[in-house]
Formats: sequence, C-alpha cells, structure tokens
Amino acid sequence: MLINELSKKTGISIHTIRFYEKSGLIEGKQDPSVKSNNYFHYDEVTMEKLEFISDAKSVGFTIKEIGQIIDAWYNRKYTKKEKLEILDDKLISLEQKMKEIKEMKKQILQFKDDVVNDRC
Amino acid sequence: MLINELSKKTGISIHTIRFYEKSGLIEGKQDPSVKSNNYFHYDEVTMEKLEFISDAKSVGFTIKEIGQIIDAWYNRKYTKKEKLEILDDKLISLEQKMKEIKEMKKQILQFKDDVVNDRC
DNA sequence: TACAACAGTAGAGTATAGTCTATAGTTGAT
DNA sequence: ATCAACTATAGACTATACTCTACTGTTGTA
Repeated sequence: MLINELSKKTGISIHTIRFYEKSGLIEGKQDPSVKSNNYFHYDEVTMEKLEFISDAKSVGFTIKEIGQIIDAWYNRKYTKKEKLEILDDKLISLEQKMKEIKEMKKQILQFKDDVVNDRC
Repeated sequence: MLINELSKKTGISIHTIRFYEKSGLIEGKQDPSVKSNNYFHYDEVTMEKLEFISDAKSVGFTIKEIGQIIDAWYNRKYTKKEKLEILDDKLISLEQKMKEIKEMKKQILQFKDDVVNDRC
C-alpha cells in the first residue's frame, strides 16, 4: 500500500509516518520495475510496527528506545543474546515505571485524603 | 534557604528550579525587610514540591499537569470539589498508564518468546 | 488532455522541557 | 578593601518529537 492508505489505516499522519521513516523505525520499499515514480510501498509489518510505536510512545518510550525494540524484533542486526538483553532491559524499565506509578497513586490518594479532611 | 541550598538538597539544578518557578510550580519569597538585595527564600514546602515534581515527571506528567496537581494540593484557588475532580482525573490517567504498561509488558514478553523460538 | 489528488524531498516552524550564557549587583571571609 | 562565591534577570541555545510549507513530479478519472 502507499503512504496515504497506511496513514488512513493506522491513524498516523503522513508527515509523522515520514518522520518515523527518517528516524529509522519503519521502511517502505520502492518497486524497481516502476521507473516513472519513486513511490514507497508499505506492508502489513509496517502497520504492525506503527501500532507498536503508538503503544510504546504512550508508555513513555522514546523514539530511540522504540527503535531498539523494533530492531530487536524485526531486524537481523543483533544476535539472539543481544536481542534478549535489549528486551529484558525494556522489561526492567517497564517494571520501574509501574513502581513509580503505584507510588504516585499513593501520593495522590494522600492528597485527596488531605483535601477531604481539610488538611490543605 | 536560598536557591543554592535548595538546589543541593533536592539535586535539582538552579536553572531548572528557576524554570519551575517561572512555570508557576514553586514560589520563593523575598524578605521585605532586606532592601540591599532581591534574593528569594525557599521553605520546606518548596522542597516537598520539588520532590513531587521529580516523581511526577518520571511517571510522565507534563509541567502543566504537575501544576494542576500542586494547585489542587497547596493552593486556595480551587474549591474542595474542584480539587477532588483534578486529583481524580489524575488517578484515572495513572490507571490508564498502568494498563498500557501491562499491555506493553505482554507485548515485549511475546517478542522475547519469538526471539527464543526463532520466530524472527 | 486537463486537473484534482496523490507522491516525493528539503527545510522551516512549533511545543515542551530544560540548559546555558551574559550581565550586573551582593555577600562574606580574609 | 578585595575577591571568590553567590544572587537575579533576560534571553539564547539544545534535544525531542513532531507538524507544516514550499516545491516538484505522477497518476487516474472526466
């Protein structure tokens, strides 16, 4: 599919898709048999990746981190061991985020308690 | 205490503290009896706030959101009802973040599984 | 064949959250 | 009195992650 369709299917703007492509997160392919244009074609894997990127962004991963995870999954540039190291590293950082969120919940519940009991 | 001491005690740079002050998150007080300088003085509550800001930033709250929470706790500009609304809103967004992190964990565990079983 | 809708590249602009520099005045120990 | 270390203000600069504009070329339907 071309970028317009990809954009419509994922809900991610064409500009942002191009930004992700320049950032190395996704990659379209040009058809060498077509010489009249330089249109890029995208497949289902790219759609998968874009959905992953959206999810990963909302948990606070940076583009760089997302790139690492994508490479650990879709790429051949790492050994098995390296891939597992990257993914384990991200799991640890998710555990850390989870812990921080739980702490923040406690803190805000405490704030609520203070408000209810007129301690502020 | 003056800004240097505040910075040392909280581990937040003087520049960043000033940035937070300009952003309305914290507020130093000038001593009206001292006319020779315009130094700002900070108290324990400011330290508390700065610690809260650090925690809130790491769970992904923006400066604006952090400002709302701080105002809901330390400020008199909202009614009790408004304060509780703001805090409940933040609790909901924390629940949402937790859900997203759990999903992301599942996804990355799946990636690991794929790597281990040579499916990628 | 005209032309709207699409494709690409390059680069400028925006928002957020700092981070740093320049300048000028103040304080406190020697 | 000197001077290092501090303080304040204003504004420039940086990184991240977009978002938009300008420009040019292509495709497909009327």
